[in-house]
Amino acid sequence: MLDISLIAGLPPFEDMSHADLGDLLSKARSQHFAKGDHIFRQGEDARNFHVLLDGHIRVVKITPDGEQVIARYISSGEVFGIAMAIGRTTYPANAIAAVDCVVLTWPSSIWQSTVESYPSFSTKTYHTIGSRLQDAQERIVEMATERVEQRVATAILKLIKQTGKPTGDGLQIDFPISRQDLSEMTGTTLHTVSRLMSAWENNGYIKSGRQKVTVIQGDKLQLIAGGEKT
Amino acid sequence: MLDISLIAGLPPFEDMSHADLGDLLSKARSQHFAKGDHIFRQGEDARNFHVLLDGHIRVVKITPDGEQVIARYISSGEVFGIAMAIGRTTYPANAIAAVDCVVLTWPSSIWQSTVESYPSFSTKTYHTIGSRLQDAQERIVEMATERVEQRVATAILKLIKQTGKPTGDGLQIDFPISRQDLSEMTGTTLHTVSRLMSAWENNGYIKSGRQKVTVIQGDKLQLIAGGEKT
DNA sequence: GCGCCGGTTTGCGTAACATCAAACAGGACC
DNA sequence: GGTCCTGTTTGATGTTACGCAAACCGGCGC
Repeated sequence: MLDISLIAGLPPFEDMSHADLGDLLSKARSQHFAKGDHIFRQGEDARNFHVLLDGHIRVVKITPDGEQVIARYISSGEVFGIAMAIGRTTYPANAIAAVDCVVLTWPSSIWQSTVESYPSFSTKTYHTIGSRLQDAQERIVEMATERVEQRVATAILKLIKQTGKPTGDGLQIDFPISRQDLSEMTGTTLHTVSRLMSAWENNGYIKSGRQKVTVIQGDKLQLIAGGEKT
Repeated sequence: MLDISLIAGLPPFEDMSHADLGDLLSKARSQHFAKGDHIFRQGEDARNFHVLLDGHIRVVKITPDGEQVIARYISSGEVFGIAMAIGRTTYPANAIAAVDCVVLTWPSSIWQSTVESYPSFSTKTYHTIGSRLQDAQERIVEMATERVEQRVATAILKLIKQTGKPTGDGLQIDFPISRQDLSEMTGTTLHTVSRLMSAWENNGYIKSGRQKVTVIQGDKLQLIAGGEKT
Protein backbone atom coordinates (compact mmCIF):
# COMPACT_ATOMS: atom_id res chain seq x y z
CA MET A 1 0.00 0.00 0.00
CA LEU A 2 2.59 2.57 1.12
CA ASP A 3 5.88 2.46 -0.70
CA ILE A 4 9.12 1.79 1.09
CA SER A 5 10.82 4.62 -0.75
CA LEU A 6 8.72 7.01 1.32
CA ILE A 7 10.85 6.43 4.39
CA ALA A 8 13.88 4.47 3.23
CA GLY A 9 16.15 7.50 3.08
CA LEU A 10 15.00 9.21 6.25
CA PRO A 11 17.35 9.48 9.23
CA PRO A 12 15.21 7.56 11.72
CA PHE A 13 15.03 4.56 9.39
CA GLU A 14 18.43 4.34 7.81
CA ASP A 15 20.21 1.13 8.84
CA MET A 16 16.89 -0.76 8.77
CA SER A 17 16.48 -3.64 6.33
CA HIS A 18 13.93 -3.45 3.54
CA ALA A 19 11.99 -6.26 5.14
CA ASP A 20 11.79 -4.38 8.44
CA LEU A 21 10.78 -1.17 6.67
CA GLY A 22 7.98 -2.99 4.89
CA ASP A 23 6.85 -4.48 8.17
CA LEU A 24 6.78 -1.11 9.85
CA LEU A 25 5.07 0.60 6.93
CA SER A 26 2.32 -1.99 6.85
CA LYS A 27 1.23 -0.71 10.26
CA ALA A 28 1.31 2.94 9.25
CA ARG A 29 -1.25 5.11 7.59
CA SER A 30 -0.58 8.25 5.67
CA GLN A 31 -2.48 11.44 6.39
CA HIS A 32 -2.74 14.85 4.85
CA PHE A 33 -3.14 18.01 6.90
CA ALA A 34 -3.99 21.39 5.50
CA LYS A 35 -2.12 24.49 6.63
CA GLY A 36 -3.39 25.44 10.05
CA ASP A 37 -4.75 22.00 10.97
CA HIS A 38 -3.92 20.49 14.34
CA ILE A 39 -2.12 17.16 14.12
CA PHE A 40 -2.61 16.76 17.86
CA ARG A 41 -3.45 18.91 20.84
CA GLN A 42 -1.83 19.54 24.20
CA GLY A 43 -3.27 17.33 26.92
CA GLU A 44 -4.87 14.91 24.50
CA ASP A 45 -4.24 11.16 24.90
CA ALA A 46 -1.14 10.27 22.92
CA ARG A 47 -2.80 7.71 20.70
CA ASN A 48 -0.33 7.99 17.82
CA PHE A 49 3.21 8.80 16.91
CA HIS A 50 4.26 10.30 13.60
CA VAL A 51 6.89 10.97 11.00
CA LEU A 52 6.64 14.11 8.91
CA LEU A 53 7.07 13.25 5.24
CA ASP A 54 6.53 16.69 3.81
CA GLY A 55 5.86 20.17 5.17
CA HIS A 56 6.61 21.98 8.40
CA ILE A 57 4.99 21.65 11.78
CA ARG A 58 4.88 24.16 14.61
CA VAL A 59 4.95 22.74 18.14
CA VAL A 60 3.28 25.15 20.53
CA LYS A 61 2.86 25.08 24.30
CA ILE A 62 -0.06 26.94 25.80
CA THR A 63 0.15 28.33 29.32
CA PRO A 64 -2.76 28.24 31.79
CA ASP A 65 -3.47 31.88 31.04
CA GLY A 66 -3.55 31.39 27.30
CA GLU A 67 -0.10 32.57 26.27
CA GLN A 68 1.67 30.60 23.58
CA VAL A 69 5.29 29.54 23.38
CA ILE A 70 6.70 27.85 20.30
CA ALA A 71 8.77 24.88 21.41
CA ARG A 72 10.14 24.05 17.97
CA TYR A 73 9.48 23.58 14.28
CA ILE A 74 9.51 20.05 12.89
CA SER A 75 10.95 19.60 9.40
CA SER A 76 10.32 16.72 7.03
CA GLY A 77 11.99 13.47 7.93
CA GLU A 78 11.63 13.95 11.67
CA VAL A 79 9.68 11.80 14.10
CA PHE A 80 7.32 13.71 16.38
CA GLY A 81 4.53 13.11 18.84
CA ILE A 82 6.61 10.48 20.63
CA ALA A 83 5.18 11.27 24.04
CA MET A 84 5.38 7.65 25.17
CA ALA A 85 9.11 7.57 24.56
CA ILE A 86 9.53 9.96 27.43
CA GLY A 87 7.02 8.28 29.68
CA ARG A 88 3.98 10.43 29.01
CA THR A 89 0.48 9.34 28.12
CA THR A 90 -0.66 12.72 26.80
CA TYR A 91 0.84 15.16 24.33
CA PRO A 92 2.74 18.00 25.98
CA ALA A 93 1.95 20.56 23.27
CA ASN A 94 -0.08 21.36 20.19
CA ALA A 95 1.25 20.36 16.77
CA ILE A 96 0.00 22.58 13.98
CA ALA A 97 0.69 22.34 10.26
CA ALA A 98 2.60 25.47 9.27
CA VAL A 99 1.99 24.55 5.64
CA ASP A 100 0.15 21.67 3.98
CA CYS A 101 1.71 18.51 5.38
CA VAL A 102 1.99 14.81 4.69
CA VAL A 103 2.36 12.68 7.79
CA LEU A 104 2.84 8.99 8.51
CA THR A 105 0.97 7.83 11.58
CA TRP A 106 1.37 4.79 13.78
CA PRO A 107 -0.70 3.80 16.81
CA SER A 108 1.13 4.31 20.08
CA SER A 109 0.28 0.73 21.02
CA ILE A 110 3.07 -0.52 18.78
CA TRP A 111 5.69 1.88 20.18
CA GLN A 112 7.14 -0.48 22.73
CA SER A 113 7.46 -3.41 20.37
CA THR A 114 8.85 -1.12 17.68
CA VAL A 115 11.74 0.22 19.74
CA GLU A 116 12.45 -3.32 20.93
CA SER A 117 12.42 -4.84 17.46
CA TYR A 118 14.47 -2.22 15.67
CA PRO A 119 17.41 -1.18 17.82
CA SER A 120 18.78 1.25 15.25
CA PHE A 121 15.45 3.05 15.17
CA SER A 122 15.46 3.08 18.94
CA THR A 123 18.95 4.54 19.17
CA LYS A 124 18.19 7.18 16.55
CA THR A 125 15.01 8.17 18.32
CA TYR A 126 16.65 8.54 21.69
CA HIS A 127 19.38 10.62 20.15
CA THR A 128 16.65 12.81 18.69
CA ILE A 129 15.24 13.28 22.15
CA GLY A 130 18.73 13.96 23.40
CA SER A 131 19.34 16.66 20.87
CA ARG A 132 16.00 18.24 21.74
CA LEU A 133 17.09 18.25 25.35
CA GLN A 134 20.34 19.94 24.46
CA ASP A 135 18.47 22.41 22.32
CA ALA A 136 16.13 23.22 25.18
CA GLN A 137 19.01 23.67 27.62
CA GLU A 138 20.68 26.04 25.20
CA ARG A 139 17.54 28.04 24.89
CA ILE A 140 17.33 28.32 28.66
CA VAL A 141 20.86 29.65 28.76
CA GLU A 142 20.01 32.14 26.02
CA MET A 143 16.89 33.35 27.74
CA ALA A 144 18.79 33.70 30.98
CA THR A 145 21.78 35.59 29.66
CA GLU A 146 21.06 37.24 26.33
CA ARG A 147 19.08 40.30 25.34
CA VAL A 148 16.05 40.13 23.11
CA GLU A 149 17.96 41.36 20.07
CA GLN A 150 20.41 38.47 20.32
CA ARG A 151 17.70 35.90 20.84
CA VAL A 152 15.67 36.99 17.83
CA ALA A 153 18.77 36.96 15.64
CA THR A 154 19.65 33.49 16.91
CA ALA A 155 16.14 32.21 16.27
CA ILE A 156 16.12 33.48 12.69
CA LEU A 157 19.54 31.99 12.00
CA LYS A 158 18.45 28.66 13.45
CA LEU A 159 15.40 28.56 11.20
CA ILE A 160 17.52 29.50 8.21
CA LYS A 161 19.93 26.71 9.02
CA GLN A 162 17.08 24.26 9.47
CA THR A 163 14.93 25.24 6.51
CA GLY A 164 16.75 27.92 4.52
CA LYS A 165 15.85 27.93 0.84
CA PRO A 166 17.92 29.93 -1.66
CA THR A 167 16.14 32.78 -3.42
CA GLY A 168 17.33 35.60 -5.60
CA ASP A 169 18.75 37.65 -2.73
CA GLY A 170 19.59 35.18 -0.02
CA LEU A 171 18.23 32.35 2.10
CA GLN A 172 14.55 32.37 2.95
CA ILE A 173 12.69 30.58 5.72
CA ASP A 174 10.58 28.26 3.65
CA PHE A 175 7.29 28.43 5.52
CA PRO A 176 5.12 31.39 6.47
CA ILE A 177 6.27 32.88 9.75
CA SER A 178 4.87 36.01 11.38
CA ARG A 179 6.46 38.51 13.74
CA GLN A 180 4.17 37.04 16.36
CA ASP A 181 5.59 33.56 15.73
CA LEU A 182 9.13 34.83 16.17
CA SER A 183 8.13 36.59 19.36
CA GLU A 184 6.66 33.35 20.70
CA MET A 185 9.93 31.59 19.97
CA THR A 186 12.02 34.14 21.78
CA GLY A 187 9.87 35.26 24.69
CA THR A 188 9.15 38.78 23.56
CA THR A 189 6.38 40.72 21.82
CA LEU A 190 5.57 41.04 18.15
CA HIS A 191 6.19 44.78 18.49
CA THR A 192 9.76 44.35 19.57
CA VAL A 193 10.42 41.77 16.84
CA SER A 194 8.96 44.14 14.27
CA ARG A 195 11.18 46.99 15.45
CA LEU A 196 14.30 44.83 15.33
CA MET A 197 13.53 43.48 11.89
CA SER A 198 12.78 46.94 10.53
CA ALA A 199 16.18 48.07 11.71
CA TRP A 200 17.88 45.04 10.17
CA GLU A 201 16.04 45.56 6.92
CA ASN A 202 17.22 49.17 6.84
CA ASN A 203 20.77 47.96 7.30
CA GLY A 204 20.33 45.48 4.48
CA TYR A 205 20.85 42.42 6.69
CA ILE A 206 17.49 40.91 5.81
CA LYS A 207 14.50 41.38 3.56
CA SER A 208 11.08 40.65 4.92
CA GLY A 209 7.45 40.84 4.02
CA ARG A 210 4.17 39.48 5.20
CA GLN A 211 5.09 36.18 6.89
CA LYS A 212 8.33 36.04 4.95
CA VAL A 213 11.91 36.42 6.07
CA THR A 214 14.97 36.34 3.83
CA VAL A 215 18.45 36.63 5.25
CA ILE A 216 20.84 38.60 3.08
CA GLN A 217 23.86 39.00 5.36
CA GLY A 218 23.88 36.09 7.74
CA ASP A 219 27.29 37.10 9.06
CA LYS A 220 25.90 40.38 10.33
CA LEU A 221 23.04 38.61 12.09
CA GLN A 222 25.59 36.21 13.51
CA LEU A 223 27.47 39.11 15.03
CA ILE A 224 24.28 40.41 16.61
CA ALA A 225 23.42 36.92 17.90
CA GLY A 226 26.87 36.74 19.42
CA GLY A 227 26.32 39.95 21.29
CA GLU A 228 28.03 42.64 19.23
CA LYS A 229 26.50 46.00 19.89
CA THR A 230 26.02 46.95 16.21
CA MET B 1 33.72 -5.15 47.23
CA LEU B 2 30.72 -2.80 46.93
CA ASP B 3 27.54 -3.97 48.55
CA ILE B 4 24.37 -4.51 46.56
CA SER B 5 22.34 -2.71 49.19
CA LEU B 6 24.00 0.50 48.02
CA ILE B 7 21.89 0.61 44.90
CA ALA B 8 19.22 -2.05 45.30
CA GLY B 9 16.55 0.40 46.38
CA LEU B 10 17.32 3.18 43.92
CA PRO B 11 14.87 4.03 41.14
CA PRO B 12 17.22 3.34 38.22
CA PHE B 13 17.89 -0.17 39.47
CA GLU B 14 14.61 -1.40 40.80
CA ASP B 15 13.30 -4.36 38.80
CA MET B 16 16.85 -5.64 38.35
CA SER B 17 17.77 -9.05 39.74
CA HIS B 18 20.35 -9.36 42.50
CA ALA B 19 22.63 -11.19 40.12
CA ASP B 20 22.47 -8.36 37.61
CA LEU B 21 23.02 -5.78 40.30
CA GLY B 22 26.09 -7.62 41.49
CA ASP B 23 27.35 -7.80 37.94
CA LEU B 24 26.89 -4.12 37.39
CA LEU B 25 28.40 -3.18 40.73
CA SER B 26 31.48 -5.21 40.03
CA LYS B 27 32.30 -2.77 37.26
CA ALA B 28 31.71 0.30 39.36
CA ARG B 29 33.96 2.19 41.66
CA SER B 30 32.88 4.44 44.49
CA GLN B 31 34.25 7.94 44.84
CA HIS B 32 34.06 10.67 47.41
CA PHE B 33 33.90 14.33 46.47
CA ALA B 34 34.28 17.20 48.91
CA LYS B 35 31.95 20.16 48.79
CA GLY B 36 32.95 22.35 45.86
CA ASP B 37 34.78 19.62 43.93
CA HIS B 38 34.10 19.16 40.25
CA ILE B 39 32.82 15.70 39.34
CA PHE B 40 33.26 16.59 35.68
CA ARG B 41 33.70 19.69 33.57
CA GLN B 42 31.92 21.10 30.55
CA GLY B 43 33.56 20.11 27.29
CA GLU B 44 35.59 17.31 28.85
CA ASP B 45 35.52 13.84 27.28
CA ALA B 46 32.64 11.92 28.79
CA ARG B 47 34.72 9.06 30.11
CA ASN B 48 32.32 8.03 32.88
CA PHE B 49 28.73 7.96 33.91
CA HIS B 50 27.55 8.14 37.49
CA VAL B 51 24.93 7.56 40.13
CA LEU B 52 24.77 9.85 43.11
CA LEU B 53 24.58 7.82 46.30
CA ASP B 54 24.64 10.68 48.77
CA GLY B 55 24.76 14.43 48.60
CA HIS B 56 23.63 17.06 46.12
CA ILE B 57 25.19 18.09 42.83
CA ARG B 58 24.85 21.35 40.98
CA VAL B 59 24.89 21.15 37.18
CA VAL B 60 26.11 24.42 35.72
CA LYS B 61 26.44 25.62 32.14
CA ILE B 62 29.01 28.28 31.38
CA THR B 63 28.50 30.67 28.48
CA PRO B 64 31.32 31.79 26.17
CA ASP B 65 31.51 35.08 28.07
CA GLY B 66 31.74 33.43 31.45
CA GLU B 67 28.20 33.72 32.75
CA GLN B 68 26.81 30.74 34.61
CA VAL B 69 23.39 29.14 34.39
CA ILE B 70 22.34 26.36 36.72
CA ALA B 71 20.71 23.61 34.67
CA ARG B 72 19.58 21.54 37.64
CA TYR B 73 20.40 20.01 40.99
CA ILE B 74 20.92 16.26 41.18
CA SER B 75 19.68 14.49 44.29
CA SER B 76 20.81 11.16 45.65
CA GLY B 77 19.61 8.14 43.72
CA GLU B 78 19.79 9.84 40.35
CA VAL B 79 21.97 8.91 37.39
CA PHE B 80 23.96 11.76 35.89
CA GLY B 81 26.72 12.43 33.43
CA ILE B 82 25.02 10.22 30.86
CA ALA B 83 26.22 12.26 27.90
CA MET B 84 26.53 9.23 25.69
CA ALA B 85 22.88 8.36 26.15
CA ILE B 86 22.03 11.45 24.16
CA GLY B 87 24.71 10.97 21.55
CA ARG B 88 27.40 13.24 22.96
CA THR B 89 31.03 12.45 23.53
CA THR B 90 31.70 15.37 25.87
CA TYR B 91 29.92 16.64 28.97
CA PRO B 92 27.58 19.55 28.27
CA ALA B 93 28.03 21.18 31.68
CA ASN B 94 30.01 21.25 34.91
CA ALA B 95 28.95 19.03 37.78
CA ILE B 96 29.92 20.40 41.17
CA ALA B 97 29.38 18.88 44.60
CA ALA B 98 27.05 21.22 46.50
CA VAL B 99 27.89 19.27 49.66
CA ASP B 100 30.19 16.33 50.34
CA CYS B 101 29.09 13.59 47.97
CA VAL B 102 29.38 9.86 47.44
CA VAL B 103 29.25 8.81 43.82
CA LEU B 104 29.31 5.52 41.95
CA THR B 105 31.24 5.69 38.72
CA TRP B 106 31.24 3.47 35.64
CA PRO B 107 33.35 3.82 32.52
CA SER B 108 31.37 5.07 29.52
CA SER B 109 32.70 2.15 27.53
CA ILE B 110 30.21 -0.16 29.18
CA TRP B 111 27.22 2.13 28.57
CA GLN B 112 26.05 0.53 25.37
CA SER B 113 26.23 -3.02 26.69
CA THR B 114 24.60 -1.94 29.92
CA VAL B 115 21.49 -0.45 28.33
CA GLU B 116 21.26 -3.49 26.08
CA SER B 117 21.64 -6.01 28.88
CA TYR B 118 19.27 -4.42 31.37
CA PRO B 119 16.15 -3.22 29.60
CA SER B 120 14.51 -1.98 32.79
CA PHE B 121 17.54 0.20 33.49
CA SER B 122 17.41 1.42 29.93
CA THR B 123 13.74 2.34 30.10
CA LYS B 124 14.17 4.09 33.43
CA THR B 125 17.11 6.05 32.13
CA TYR B 126 15.36 7.23 29.02
CA HIS B 127 12.39 8.28 31.09
CA THR B 128 14.79 10.27 33.22
CA ILE B 129 16.03 12.02 30.11
CA GLY B 130 12.44 12.52 29.05
CA SER B 131 11.50 14.16 32.29
CA ARG B 132 14.54 16.41 32.08
CA LEU B 133 13.38 17.42 28.62
CA GLN B 134 9.94 18.24 29.93
CA ASP B 135 11.46 20.13 32.77
CA ALA B 136 13.59 22.16 30.38
CA GLN B 137 10.62 22.93 28.15
CA GLU B 138 8.66 24.11 31.15
CA ARG B 139 11.48 26.37 32.16
CA ILE B 140 11.54 27.88 28.69
CA VAL B 141 7.85 28.61 28.93
CA GLU B 142 8.39 30.17 32.35
CA MET B 143 11.24 32.34 31.18
CA ALA B 144 9.23 33.43 28.18
CA THR B 145 6.02 34.30 29.96
CA GLU B 146 6.57 34.89 33.67
CA ARG B 147 8.06 37.72 35.64
CA VAL B 148 11.16 37.32 37.78
CA GLU B 149 9.17 37.21 40.99
CA GLN B 150 7.18 34.21 39.78
CA ARG B 151 10.23 32.39 38.52
CA VAL B 152 12.14 32.76 41.77
CA ALA B 153 9.15 31.55 43.76
CA THR B 154 8.78 28.58 41.43
CA ALA B 155 12.47 27.72 41.71
CA ILE B 156 12.38 27.75 45.51
CA LEU B 157 9.25 25.61 45.60
CA LYS B 158 10.78 23.13 43.19
CA LEU B 159 13.88 22.79 45.35
CA ILE B 160 11.73 22.38 48.44
CA LYS B 161 9.74 19.67 46.73
CA GLN B 162 12.91 17.95 45.59
CA THR B 163 14.98 18.23 48.75
CA GLY B 164 12.82 19.81 51.44
CA LYS B 165 13.83 18.79 54.97
CA PRO B 166 11.53 19.55 57.92
CA THR B 167 12.91 21.90 60.55
CA GLY B 168 11.37 23.67 63.48
CA ASP B 169 9.55 26.29 61.38
CA GLY B 170 9.04 24.71 57.99
CA LEU B 171 10.77 22.97 55.13
CA GLN B 172 14.37 23.80 54.42
CA ILE B 173 16.39 23.31 51.25
CA ASP B 174 18.90 20.79 52.51
CA PHE B 175 22.06 22.06 50.87
CA PRO B 176 23.75 25.46 50.97
CA ILE B 177 22.28 27.74 48.33
CA SER B 178 23.15 31.38 47.82
CA ARG B 179 21.15 34.26 46.35
CA GLN B 180 23.57 34.07 43.46
CA ASP B 181 22.70 30.41 42.89
CA LEU B 182 19.00 31.21 42.80
CA SER B 183 19.63 34.03 40.36
CA GLU B 184 21.54 31.65 38.10
CA MET B 185 18.59 29.27 38.16
CA THR B 186 16.09 31.94 37.19
CA GLY B 187 17.96 34.23 34.86
CA THR B 188 18.18 37.27 37.09
CA THR B 189 20.67 38.94 39.44
CA LEU B 190 21.52 38.17 43.04
CA HIS B 191 20.34 41.69 43.90
CA THR B 192 16.84 41.10 42.64
CA VAL B 193 16.66 37.72 44.38
CA SER B 194 17.80 39.31 47.60
CA ARG B 195 15.14 42.03 47.37
CA LEU B 196 12.39 39.50 46.70
CA MET B 197 13.45 37.24 49.53
CA SER B 198 13.71 40.14 51.96
CA ALA B 199 10.14 41.06 51.12
CA TRP B 200 8.97 37.46 51.56
CA GLU B 201 10.78 37.19 54.86
CA ASN B 202 9.08 40.38 56.07
CA ASN B 203 5.74 38.85 55.15
CA GLY B 204 6.63 35.68 57.04
CA TYR B 205 6.52 33.46 53.97
CA ILE B 206 10.08 32.28 54.38
CA LYS B 207 13.05 32.43 56.72
CA SER B 208 16.49 32.72 55.30
CA GLY B 209 20.08 33.14 56.29
CA ARG B 210 23.48 32.76 54.78
CA GLN B 211 23.02 30.08 52.10
CA LYS B 212 19.90 28.83 53.84
CA VAL B 213 16.27 29.02 52.82
CA THR B 214 13.33 27.75 54.86
CA VAL B 215 9.81 27.95 53.50
CA ILE B 216 7.19 28.74 56.14
CA GLN B 217 4.11 29.39 54.05
CA GLY B 218 4.46 27.43 50.86
CA ASP B 219 0.91 28.28 49.85
CA LYS B 220 1.76 31.97 49.73
CA LEU B 221 4.78 31.29 47.56
CA GLN B 222 2.59 29.13 45.39
CA LEU B 223 0.28 32.06 44.83
CA ILE B 224 3.17 34.25 43.82
CA ALA B 225 4.50 31.54 41.51
CA GLY B 226 1.08 31.34 39.92
CA GLY B 227 1.12 35.02 39.20
CA GLU B 228 -0.90 36.64 42.01
CA LYS B 229 0.07 40.25 42.45
CA THR B 230 0.57 40.06 46.22
C1' DG C 1 -12.70 47.78 -7.92
C1' DC C 2 -13.73 48.01 -3.23
C1' DG C 3 -13.90 46.72 1.44
C1' DC C 4 -12.28 43.83 4.93
C1' DC C 5 -9.11 41.28 7.70
C1' DG C 6 -4.94 39.75 9.41
C1' DG C 7 -0.45 41.09 9.75
C1' DT C 8 2.76 44.97 10.33
C1' DT C 9 4.78 49.43 11.56
C1' DT C 10 5.72 53.15 14.61
C1' DG C 11 5.33 56.49 18.52
C1' DC C 12 5.02 57.38 23.34
C1' DG C 13 4.85 56.54 28.24
C1' DT C 14 6.43 53.53 31.78
C1' DA C 15 7.02 49.19 34.61
C1' DA C 16 10.24 45.93 35.60
C1' DC C 17 14.86 44.90 36.27
C1' DA C 18 19.73 45.55 35.62
C1' DT C 19 23.66 48.14 36.99
C1' DC C 20 26.45 50.71 39.96
C1' DA C 21 27.74 51.61 44.55
C1' DA C 22 28.36 51.09 49.32
C1' DA C 23 27.51 49.44 53.68
C1' DC C 24 26.66 45.41 56.42
C1' DA C 25 26.83 40.65 58.84
C1' DG C 26 27.96 35.92 59.82
C1' DG C 27 31.67 32.61 60.28
C1' DA C 28 36.17 30.81 59.96
C1' DC C 29 40.72 31.33 61.11
C1' DC C 30 44.39 33.11 63.67
C1' DG D 1 38.45 38.75 70.54
C1' DG D 2 39.79 40.74 66.37
C1' DT D 3 40.32 40.41 61.30
C1' DC D 4 39.23 38.88 56.82
C1' DC D 5 36.39 36.92 53.48
C1' DT D 6 32.35 35.84 51.40
C1' DG D 7 27.73 36.35 51.05
C1' DT D 8 23.93 39.66 51.80
C1' DT D 9 21.18 43.95 52.08
C1' DT D 10 19.71 48.27 50.44
C1' DG D 11 19.67 52.65 47.86
C1' DA D 12 20.07 55.49 43.70
C1' DT D 13 20.18 55.59 38.87
C1' DG D 14 19.75 53.82 34.15
C1' DT D 15 17.96 51.02 30.37
C1' DT D 16 15.48 47.57 28.05
C1' DA D 17 11.67 46.19 26.15
C1' DC D 18 6.66 45.93 27.30
C1' DG D 19 1.93 47.90 26.92
C1' DC D 20 -1.11 50.72 24.79
C1' DA D 21 -2.69 53.10 20.83
C1' DA D 22 -3.23 54.24 16.29
C1' DA D 23 -2.19 54.09 11.63
C1' DC D 24 -0.85 51.42 7.80
C1' DC D 25 -0.54 47.85 4.15
C1' DG D 26 -1.23 43.94 1.13
C1' DG D 27 -3.90 40.30 -0.34
C1' DC D 28 -8.38 37.95 -0.72
C1' DG D 29 -13.19 37.59 -1.38
C1' DC D 30 -17.19 39.65 -3.01
